[in-house]
Amino acid sequence: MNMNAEIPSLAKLAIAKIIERCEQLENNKDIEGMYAFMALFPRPILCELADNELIQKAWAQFCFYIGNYTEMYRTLKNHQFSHWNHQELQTMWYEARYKEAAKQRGRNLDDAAKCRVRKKFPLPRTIRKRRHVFNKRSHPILREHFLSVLHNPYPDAATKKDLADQTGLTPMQVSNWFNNLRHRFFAANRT
DNA sequence: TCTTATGATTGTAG
DNA sequence: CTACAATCATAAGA
Repeated sequence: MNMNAEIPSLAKLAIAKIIERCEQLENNKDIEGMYAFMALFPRPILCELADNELIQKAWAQFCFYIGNYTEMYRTLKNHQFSHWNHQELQTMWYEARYKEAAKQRGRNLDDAAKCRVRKKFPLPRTIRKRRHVFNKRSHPILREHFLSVLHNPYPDAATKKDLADQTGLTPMQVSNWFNNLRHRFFAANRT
């Protein structure tokens, strides 16, 4: 069976290995190890091939560490990062900008100067929160359920799971949706 | 470009 | 953990 499966190319194998290694280092919080590992790559070519957030993040951290800010900015701009990485990457983005500005003017920046730097170099969209739109068919399903149980619009865990399956959303997204709608619906009905 | 609608997050309380 | 209010950020609409 699986006659169509390609024999993994050397590159794919290599990338898989790299991702695996990065995961280990990340899990162990072995930052030094991560830098050492990243230093094995003279260029970010493998990172381009590996559409993997962990790799991109590790690469950006390494670039920050060695002071290759241009490459770091490029990496941050060219990959969409998940929200749980945003804080860390935003800090890194600004820190790099501060360092560059400080070097250019030959002394440390005060708060006002830092503020100017932040204004001048706004965070790229890739490391900021993004609102994503539900599939069109999700809304009618959720609304119908909400209206049908208006007397008790608090779905239990099983119902949430059921709705999540029907809509293709996560249970958390279903919860959020109900939270938001209850809030907005009942707020609108007060006065 | 400005406004609105809406998904997600944060902080609080239970 | 959950529900909730308040708020943020932004996709879509005007």
